[in-house]
Amino acid sequence: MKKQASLNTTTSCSSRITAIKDTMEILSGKWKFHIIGTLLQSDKMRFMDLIREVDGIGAKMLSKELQDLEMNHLVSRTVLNTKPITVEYKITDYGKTLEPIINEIANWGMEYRKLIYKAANQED
Amino acid sequence: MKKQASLNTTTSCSSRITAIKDTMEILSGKWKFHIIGTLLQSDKMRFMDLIREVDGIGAKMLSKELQDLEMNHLVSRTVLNTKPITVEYKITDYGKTLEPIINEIANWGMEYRKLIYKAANQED
DNA sequence: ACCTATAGTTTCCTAAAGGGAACTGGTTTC
DNA sequence: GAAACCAGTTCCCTTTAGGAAACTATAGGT
Repeated sequence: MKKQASLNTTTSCSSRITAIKDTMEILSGKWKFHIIGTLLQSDKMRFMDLIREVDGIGAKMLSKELQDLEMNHLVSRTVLNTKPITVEYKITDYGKTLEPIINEIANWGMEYRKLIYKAANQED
Repeated sequence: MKKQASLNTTTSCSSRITAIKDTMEILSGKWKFHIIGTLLQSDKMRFMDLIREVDGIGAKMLSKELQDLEMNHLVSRTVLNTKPITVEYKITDYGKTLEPIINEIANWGMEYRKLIYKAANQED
């Protein structure tokens, strides 16, 4: 008789797995956290501001990532009727609910650095 | 005069950005969360158990992801001296510190589903 | 006239991620 | 002796992600 999966087949489990997949897909790619993190700090930003703040990103990537975020209602996009056209990007209230996740991830990463540093020193 | 970045250039900010990059690199790929989540539930698992529990993963990917996780001290690997060789994978204490992150991500994803569902019903 | 700025899009390319299938090599079971 | 189970590895292939450079069109500055 073949062995079968048992742990991850309960409904509570598979909905958890789906939830994680959903979240990670929404936040997928090299730049999403970076962009959201930047918008969380500053409330309003224009396209060119983001190009300058998000270190290393190019116009194509920024444009694409912002479209993704807008589609998922995490970021709002407002075209202003100014002389050279300007566009305002803001994080939505919904987008702000990501802050706890981002904080957890940032904190974990900082603890990680500390541990690596400690381990490296103990080896000497 | 050229405009310059200002927000993300403070030291506290750039170390936060680095921390997020670190964490996401350690947890990168399609399967890491899935594997860690499974190991968090069950403490000890063998290679073939994981193949069965982590839905859709192949031997090559599982092997590679487990090596990554072991390198980062999130998972331990113990070869048992049994007749057909068996290997025991366990999450480390350090790996368990990821639980809050995973919980946040899972919870956010479940709230997301609820909102999408609500929005879809209101449109009718 | 020419440079800069605005917000992108388009084209073309490379690098990285992911996956299927076969294979290793040992052991146990039928 | 053939088949199956364990824990992988190797080879080859496809798909996706990411990025650089050029280009759209409009307007203000020097």
